[in-house]
Amino acid sequence: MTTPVLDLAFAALSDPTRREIVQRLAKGAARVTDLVQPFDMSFNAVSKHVKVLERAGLVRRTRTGREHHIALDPEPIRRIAGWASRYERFWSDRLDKLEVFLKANRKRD
Amino acid sequence: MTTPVLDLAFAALSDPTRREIVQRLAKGAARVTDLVQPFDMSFNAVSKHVKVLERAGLVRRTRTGREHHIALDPEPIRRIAGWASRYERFWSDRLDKLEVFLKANRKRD
DNA sequence: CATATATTCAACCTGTAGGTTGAATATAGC
DNA sequence: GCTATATTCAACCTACAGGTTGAATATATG
Repeated sequence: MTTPVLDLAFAALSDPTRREIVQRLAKGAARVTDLVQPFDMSFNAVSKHVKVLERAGLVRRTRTGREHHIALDPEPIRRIAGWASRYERFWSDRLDKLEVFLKANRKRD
Repeated sequence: MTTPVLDLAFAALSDPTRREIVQRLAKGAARVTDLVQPFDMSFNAVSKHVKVLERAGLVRRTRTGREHHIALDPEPIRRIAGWASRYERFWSDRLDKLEVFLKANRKRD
């Protein structure tokens, strides 16, 4: 029941619509209404997506009157990058790839 | 219906069990049976998790007899890191954070 | 050959994800 | 004050996720 940061962040970003929203917000904050435009989907659907992003901490909301301004909070993305960087050592490191492969087959010798 | 690389990779990694499996595989390939050990869950459940990782391209399977050797393929993680790095500019860059915040409020002036 | 081991496949269950529609709520503007 | 705008809330639907159990399948081993 912990559903920690990475769980929520990864899950939120697994949806292409939400990644597109994040990308859009990188260019500056926007109202929910502004975010709807590029999508072939109801306002409510986008509103829900924003809520998911908010729950994951990827987005901050500030209310001014009836308008909600949605701003990117890149911290969870940073966490993801941190998590991923543990595997940098493996990326296209052909020696390491070979090693992993050999280790798999060595067991049978 | 495209369900491209990032969709599947992010979704696969949103589950803590699967991230743990990935971490385990970073130390070397393993059979499905070997992967079950740390988890309080049926063999079949773990087998399913492995299948999800495989479908996401995070894992490669080589059959030798009745044993399946599961090896990490870090390429999708690299893709995620690449995606995340677009936002490096924002990470704890307080000037940028301020800018985003101001842009949100400027609209109302 | 008979049995133990490694694995998937298939059916099932419960919960949640992503979408819809139809209110309800609150603020803005004439 | 009335109407338009920005937004959430609530109910609903369908599909899929993550787990279970019980076969089925294929390879090792005495």
